[in-house]
Amino acid sequence: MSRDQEIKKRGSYHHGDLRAQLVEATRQLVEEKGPDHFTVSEACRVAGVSTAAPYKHFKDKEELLNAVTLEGMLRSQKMMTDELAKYPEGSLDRIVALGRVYIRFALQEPGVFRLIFGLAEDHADQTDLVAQGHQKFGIVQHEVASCLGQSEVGPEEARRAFLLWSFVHGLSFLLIDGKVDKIGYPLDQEAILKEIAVRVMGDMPDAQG
Amino acid sequence: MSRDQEIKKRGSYHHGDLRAQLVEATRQLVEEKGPDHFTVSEACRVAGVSTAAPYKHFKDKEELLNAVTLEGMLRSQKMMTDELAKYPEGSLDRIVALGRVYIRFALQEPGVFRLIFGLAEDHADQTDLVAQGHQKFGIVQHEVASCLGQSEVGPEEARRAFLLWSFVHGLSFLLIDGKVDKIGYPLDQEAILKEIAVRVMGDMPDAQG
DNA sequence: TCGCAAAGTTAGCGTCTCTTACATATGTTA
DNA sequence: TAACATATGTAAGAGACGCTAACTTTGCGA
Repeated sequence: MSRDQEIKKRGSYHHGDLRAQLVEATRQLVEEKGPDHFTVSEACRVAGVSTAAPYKHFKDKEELLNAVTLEGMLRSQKMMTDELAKYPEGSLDRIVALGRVYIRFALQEPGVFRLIFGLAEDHADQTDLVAQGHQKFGIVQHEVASCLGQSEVGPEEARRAFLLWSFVHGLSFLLIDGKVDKIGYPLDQEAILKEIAVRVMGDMPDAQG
Repeated sequence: MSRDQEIKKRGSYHHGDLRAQLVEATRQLVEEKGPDHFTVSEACRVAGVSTAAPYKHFKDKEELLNAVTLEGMLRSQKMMTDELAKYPEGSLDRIVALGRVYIRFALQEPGVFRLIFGLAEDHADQTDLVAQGHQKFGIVQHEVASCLGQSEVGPEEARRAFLLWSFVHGLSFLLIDGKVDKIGYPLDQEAILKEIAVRVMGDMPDAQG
């Protein structure tokens, strides 16, 4: 019994839920081979359908990838909110937790992570993706405001949230690119996250140098 | 007179310097259409040669792209060292300058910037690219050590350099992805860079929240 | 039960990467 | 200066891929 037959609903001409299975196959392949080496044909092979089948569900390759991207964003956001629930409102631990989850997702699903950010040029006109990204950043802003004892997000809170985001975003990329090895010294991820949070949320130190 | 003839050495069967012209054509196309929409065929059209010609100079598409990547790294590094020369040794301004140039390059050549980092999986076995990346980070480490009054780079200096790198790296990506607009407030790039430098190079503030 | 819409298939077009075989220019050497 | 080796181009084509058109099967509602 081949892999095709395992996945495809046995004996039926129609497929069950091809759309979902294609998205899942795509996600797997993106992780296995990287977002830029993914082919629709191969996803078809995995799902056990002809190469024309996807086009009943997706306009083109990009739309299929965008579906994977959106699912990834939702997974990532769920991870964030789940993790947040473990810590008391307004604590610095919540900020650290957000960063930890952001990085965990990048390491768990580097392919999808790259899909979400690395190809972001293509997302500009995808309103659903843009909205999702905006919403996620809203969570960070809210946490920063809470942590600073503010009920609303003002310019100062937005700026600090953005600093945190930049930090963790860059750290994620450097981690999945394996650049961290090049530092020459071991790196304690949890300590780094804590340090970032403290440095960004704390008062400005005096300039030196 | 067609574009092909302008570029190709007029009247000659051989091409002058096809290798360099292909790299330049590739760079242009990567900027125009993004690294993932670049095709070798189109670079051939731009250079005015047959689609088989590149394979006399490059093993495959990836090797051509790697040449563009390496050139980009060298340009970026030159920008950094040039900018560094403007500020006194050991000053915080040098740290800020490094970040400014890093971001400037990302904004000037977002396609190549993505090539350098976004596809870094493929660079793992390209020793020249890896060495270049390592060297660039060495510059940052050296500056951090100078700024902290150290003559050698120890774990503390390496860690702070890495923090700075993460920050600026993330900021660059968010900028070229247009995510900055989503903050909802205007962003003073120069002020942000300065703030990052001070927060990372200064003493740790007390934790709050 | 009939007919239609949904969701598959097969066949095939155009483009892309890369290979093979061949043609042409250039420099060196006798 | 003739001839050859080498470098560098072309032409033709195999094989994969993205996508479309036209056909077929299936489930469902009138």
